[in-house]
Amino acid sequence: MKARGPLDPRFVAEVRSRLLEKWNRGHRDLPWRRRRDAYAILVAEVMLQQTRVETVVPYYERFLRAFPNLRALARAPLPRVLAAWSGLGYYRRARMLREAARTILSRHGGRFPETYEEVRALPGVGRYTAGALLSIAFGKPFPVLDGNVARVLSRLLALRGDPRRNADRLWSVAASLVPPRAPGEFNQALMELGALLCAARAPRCPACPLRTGCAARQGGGVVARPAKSRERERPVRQEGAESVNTPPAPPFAPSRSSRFLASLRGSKAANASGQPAPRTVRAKPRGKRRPPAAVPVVDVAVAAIWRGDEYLVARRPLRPGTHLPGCWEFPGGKRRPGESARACLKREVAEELGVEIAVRPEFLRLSHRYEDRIVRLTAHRCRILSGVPRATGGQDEIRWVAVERLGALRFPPANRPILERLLAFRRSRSAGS
DNA sequence: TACTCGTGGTT
DNA sequence: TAACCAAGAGT
Repeated sequence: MKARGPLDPRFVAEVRSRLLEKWNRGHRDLPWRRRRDAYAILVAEVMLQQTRVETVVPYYERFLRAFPNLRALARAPLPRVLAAWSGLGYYRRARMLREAARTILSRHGGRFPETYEEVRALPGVGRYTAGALLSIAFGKPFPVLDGNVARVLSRLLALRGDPRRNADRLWSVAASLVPPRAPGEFNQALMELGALLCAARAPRCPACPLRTGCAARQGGGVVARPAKSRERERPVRQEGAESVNTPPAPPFAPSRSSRFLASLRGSKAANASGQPAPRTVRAKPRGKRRPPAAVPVVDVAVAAIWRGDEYLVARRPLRPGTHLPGCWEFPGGKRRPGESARACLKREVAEELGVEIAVRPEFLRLSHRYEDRIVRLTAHRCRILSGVPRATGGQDEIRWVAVERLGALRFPPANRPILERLLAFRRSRSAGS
């Protein structure tokens, strides 16, 4: 192993103060940031593992309402915990979180452990979560290294290679950076920087408090970092191959102050050519063409929104003159030109039912020939993310209906295969368990 | 070490 | 559209 020298203390001090200053000027108001008790932080950190902040928020609030404290969670039957977790993914996390709560009750008498070894020993608590917990809930200077921090530090120090191989180095850098005071704020500031400014694809370098000390920015390899685990085989252009790595943000005049942090870090920061990189012009991959049809073809997206064993269906108005009056159907509608099925469903369901949904992968695609047109439909399973469905789009009525009773309702012919598929889901599920 | 676990969003 | 990515952990 190479003995890399420790970071310059002045560099460390500068990074700390700039990050904390930024944090104190303002940060996102997230529900778990409103409390400091270890239980709430633990729940948040586990939910946040490999899961976006925006996804976690509604689950977090519901979960804490259902299980407001350690005891409530430890005592809760596992199926209830899993139900509250349903839709978040990585369900092992839910089991381990409950197990951790039980461990704290049995092994620590209900008092949250405060040493690294004890916290780390809890089920589902790895190096990251232990560091987050100890720094945020208990104000202890342990580092965190998540995807955000790895990216920020890789860029800040212009590390080469796969961040996974650099993990040791990154952990040690993170450890040198955490300040003894306000380590929790510092760690969150570092992650928030990675989430909001030092983003993977479109970094907002001009707004970054560390920009003048960022080696990648001075070397021009910001978006190229961190390197991917496996370099893609890409046709390499003869000239200007490097230009691919140029940040998409407009080039900035090299600032006078950029020498400040760079000198502390000891970067040699070779001066990049002052020329803006030539833009790569890509041929548009468009050009799909549909064969001329005797009758119009209509693209339709259908949402099978489920809750337990029930699906949400709506009834078309009885008013004569409407197409298929009084027929039941799944929510959805016509796709607009160029609109993805996913976007279409989110839009249609918001309009028709006033709720926000998550669209899961397509489970059925078919076309149905009516007399006057051909309907091509794609069906997705969907879940409600927020809101309570109401008939806001002119339907006669909406209803949650158990799968096996769907058959009793009158559906348009094109929807029949959907019913069959949903019934098949149900059968395979009950047979599987 | 490298794989698996879920789901939603992004490009 | 397909691949990649997201406040990782366990095996």
